[in-house]
Amino acid sequence: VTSPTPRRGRPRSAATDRAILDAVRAQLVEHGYTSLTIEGVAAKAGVAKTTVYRRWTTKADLVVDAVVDTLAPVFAAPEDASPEELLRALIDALSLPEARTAFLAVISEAAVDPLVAERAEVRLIGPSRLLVDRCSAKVGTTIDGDLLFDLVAGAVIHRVLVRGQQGDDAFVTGLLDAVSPQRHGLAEGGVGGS
Amino acid sequence: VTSPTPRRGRPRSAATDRAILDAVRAQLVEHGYTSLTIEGVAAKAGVAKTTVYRRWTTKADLVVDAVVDTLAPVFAAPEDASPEELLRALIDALSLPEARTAFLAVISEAAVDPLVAERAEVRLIGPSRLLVDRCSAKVGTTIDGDLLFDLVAGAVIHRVLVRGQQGDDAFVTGLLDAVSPQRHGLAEGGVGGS
Amino acid sequence: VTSPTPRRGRPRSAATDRAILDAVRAQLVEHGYTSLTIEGVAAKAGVAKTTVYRRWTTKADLVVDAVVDTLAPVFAAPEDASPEELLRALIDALSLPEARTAFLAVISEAAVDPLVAERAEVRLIGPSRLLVDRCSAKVGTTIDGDLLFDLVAGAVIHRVLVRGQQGDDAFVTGLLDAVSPQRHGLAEGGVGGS
Amino acid sequence: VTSPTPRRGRPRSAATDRAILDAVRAQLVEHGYTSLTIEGVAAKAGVAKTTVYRRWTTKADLVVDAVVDTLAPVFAAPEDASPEELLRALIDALSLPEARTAFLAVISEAAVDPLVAERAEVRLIGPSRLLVDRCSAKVGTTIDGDLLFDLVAGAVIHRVLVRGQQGDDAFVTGLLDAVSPQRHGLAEGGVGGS
DNA sequence: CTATAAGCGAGACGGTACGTCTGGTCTTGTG
DNA sequence: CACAAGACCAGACGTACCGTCTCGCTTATAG
Repeated sequence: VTSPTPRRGRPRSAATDRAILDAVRAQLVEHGYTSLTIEGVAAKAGVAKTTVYRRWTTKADLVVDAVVDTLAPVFAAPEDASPEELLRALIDALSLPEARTAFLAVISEAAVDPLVAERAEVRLIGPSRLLVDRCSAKVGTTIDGDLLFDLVAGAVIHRVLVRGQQGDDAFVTGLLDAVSPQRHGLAEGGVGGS
Repeated sequence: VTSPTPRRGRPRSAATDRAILDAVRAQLVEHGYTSLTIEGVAAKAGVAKTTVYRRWTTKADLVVDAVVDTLAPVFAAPEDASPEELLRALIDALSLPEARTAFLAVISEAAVDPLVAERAEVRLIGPSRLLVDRCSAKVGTTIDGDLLFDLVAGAVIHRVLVRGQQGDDAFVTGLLDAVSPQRHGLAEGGVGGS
Repeated sequence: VTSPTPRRGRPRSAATDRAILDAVRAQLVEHGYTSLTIEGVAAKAGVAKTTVYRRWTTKADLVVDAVVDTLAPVFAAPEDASPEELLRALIDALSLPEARTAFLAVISEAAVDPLVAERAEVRLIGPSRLLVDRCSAKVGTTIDGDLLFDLVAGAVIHRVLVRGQQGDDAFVTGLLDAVSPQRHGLAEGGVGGS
Repeated sequence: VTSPTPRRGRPRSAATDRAILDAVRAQLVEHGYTSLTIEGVAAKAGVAKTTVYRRWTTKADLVVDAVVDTLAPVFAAPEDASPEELLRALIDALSLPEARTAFLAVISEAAVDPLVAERAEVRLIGPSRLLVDRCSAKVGTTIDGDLLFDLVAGAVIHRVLVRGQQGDDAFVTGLLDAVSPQRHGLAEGGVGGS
């Protein structure tokens, strides 16, 4: 299918796109969200400020895209992944150094700017929910979906982002165990699950 | 106990302190953390910039204090509070409009600035943990303390701050139920009784 | 005479030339030299920036051409014109609204940029000098040519451009009278006028 | 007399004023009016941009002040100066290298911006007129004051600024001679011309 | 009729400067 | 000393133009 708009003028460079997003991630890791500067990003990317502003209107927009760019493949867990694998994917995504500051900062902005809120919802919260939903389907928990999302994603965020601790295997197992229906009944009554 | 150093010269005005912190909260609600400006705070408080800088060195510091200032009484749940009440206290604390942006933004900063991290740990994370610990003691859960903290605080943060949803009674009940040892035992054995 | 090189490819549009120069004059009158932008000219002329740059390398160049374009016919006084008519031609040329800012600005630039100086000399100063010389030949003044040029052109420029006043008939008569040899002799000896 | 307003806050530094105006003059000579940059001036003066903007709102304003600053002493010819000395003062004032671009550029701007026009009138045109008037009073010319102003100031401007030529003694003598009442009386008396 | 060459509009691009806003610091005076 | 006021250096903001560069398309002449 051909592009509906023949697009006049010189086309935008894909290489430039990449350079900018890379620079954003570097600056995020190095300086954090607050101290991240469009000027600095442009400089690091070897690009004019205008070129950045031509593509993104807001620092938040830019950061969301930069983070999603690396998160996306991590979110894309294989079809037949086990609950452990799915949870691990989520943890790995949020454990990326650039995600650390970025994620919380963006959410913080979202509390005040509805445009950021929408973008965050679509590109960050949504995919996370998908992962958790796939996970819960496999586990077969009795807990309500919404609450489950808060429990699982919340635990991960709290552990990894808020407390800055590692989400190791023990954490994964414990978390899954905590939301599994067979949790104690099983262990005590020996009935056994699936 | 009197201050060991009688501190010569004109004493700092307590009214000024209050005016500044009030201004910070107002700006937080109105503009969010990123757009909050010391300059703006000073103006709104009817105070010189110097006066603000004399007391707080960092925007993060200032915000933490402003938020803790309103959070503290909420955190101080009565000795004999029930788990529900304790959880509600935590939710209410984080549901304050000024806490919305502030909390996440500060944590985001903490990821990059160790001084902020420490202050956040002492004044925000710590008290939260206390609440959750008191809560778990009453519930008598079998879940490991660390994980429990992530589960409970995480769920609340995710629900209230990340998703911006209400933490109503159903949520409180569901959450407590999810981490209670009797959860399924109950359902299976029919013994029940909270 | 045809161009020696028949120049292949699509020829430049004369209409485009006109549109650009018209736009330049309009912008000059409206915004002055300093605030005139190539971007704005191109926009007003409904032309791509490239098209302007293909013809003129410098803002000064462009402006000189635009002004000369309207000045030329005014400079071209008939062979047998009287001194009054010649002077009037000069005044009329410089009184054109677009000449107001342009002339002085270009001269100001010339003080610093030799290329502009040359162009100004050839296309602005030179023709003026011609007019004044023709004028003095008819009047038969005894004043040195160089000084006369400064006196006459200077007076016109000062009156019209610097002070922004009208160069009316009284001014023309007075000026001619001041540089005429018979000036006072006349008045005293009663010999008679022009 | 003490300042009526006790002026609170830190007072402006006079040294900074001087540094800025010096920088302006340097930039004028080096780059001309058009290429003069507030950013560049601030840099050369070793001063923050804000500090410049706090004192002058417009590039034209700044340049007028910078030029007047050096012109003023030149304009202040002694009470008992001869016409030659007065004229020389005017020529010297306009011959200052920084005056070259600045004067014409400011007048060019004045054609479009009334605020600049007023400032130019008060601080540049006015003082010049004074000089010429004092001159004509001594010479006792019969030429109308307005025309005389155009003739004398115009000739100087044309010679020095427009044509960029030196205003030497011969020029001064010739100019004075041309506007003196005795000019041709002499010539008629049989003495002969220059 | 096709090839070649330039003109042309559109818009991306690296830059520079704009004029403004804040961050922190400092220097005044007054209380 | 605290405090208000405001100057000051520093530097990022988002915008406007600069002059250059691709694009795709049009319009001419040359073979």
